[in-house]
Amino acid sequence: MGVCICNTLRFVDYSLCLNFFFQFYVCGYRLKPKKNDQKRQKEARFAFMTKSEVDHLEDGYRWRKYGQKAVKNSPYPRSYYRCTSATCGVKKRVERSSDDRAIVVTTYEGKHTHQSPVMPSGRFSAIASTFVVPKQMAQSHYQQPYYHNLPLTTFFDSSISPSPTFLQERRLSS
DNA sequence: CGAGTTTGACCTGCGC
DNA sequence: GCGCAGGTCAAACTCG
Ligand SMILES: [Zn+2]
Repeated sequence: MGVCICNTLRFVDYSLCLNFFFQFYVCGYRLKPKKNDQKRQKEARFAFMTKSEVDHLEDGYRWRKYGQKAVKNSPYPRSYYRCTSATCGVKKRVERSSDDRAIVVTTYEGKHTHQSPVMPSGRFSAIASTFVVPKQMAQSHYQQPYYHNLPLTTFFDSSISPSPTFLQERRLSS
């Protein structure tokens, strides 16, 4: 399981980590469709686990909720969202983990056909461009702090399996 | 009124 | 076929 640790969990941190894993999973090599698996030509998807008390995490895109279902063996429901952009059919679902109520699992499905409405300008884009370095992503067991000019320290372990990636919030005592 | 949410009904694949 | 579980639709509703 890949691990990404943030000291604080603000919008920038969350969307950066998200962007990062999006690049890794959806734009990266993981997307090799098998030959006789044409039935499973589903959209690329990846999961993201976040330790958070809030259910709805800001990720830079706008979402319209289109459903909610109870999850089997879990006291918490799962919510279904679609990207509000007309031409973009990206979906995500959000649910709280049944074992650990502190953790929110977000699963993204598909590729945005457009830029994030809040990312493209200002300091965010500058940060994002340093953050996304595909070559280094491909390395295994990248143990060094990946980026630490921000008030956060982001590690990752790229022995990432299809299992959810774990983004953990760790508050600074300040 | 527009944009987004709520919520029960509906659909579909799968195992029995 | 039946029932369940996951996923989606859409009418009603809320709120600015
Ligand atoms: Zn989109």
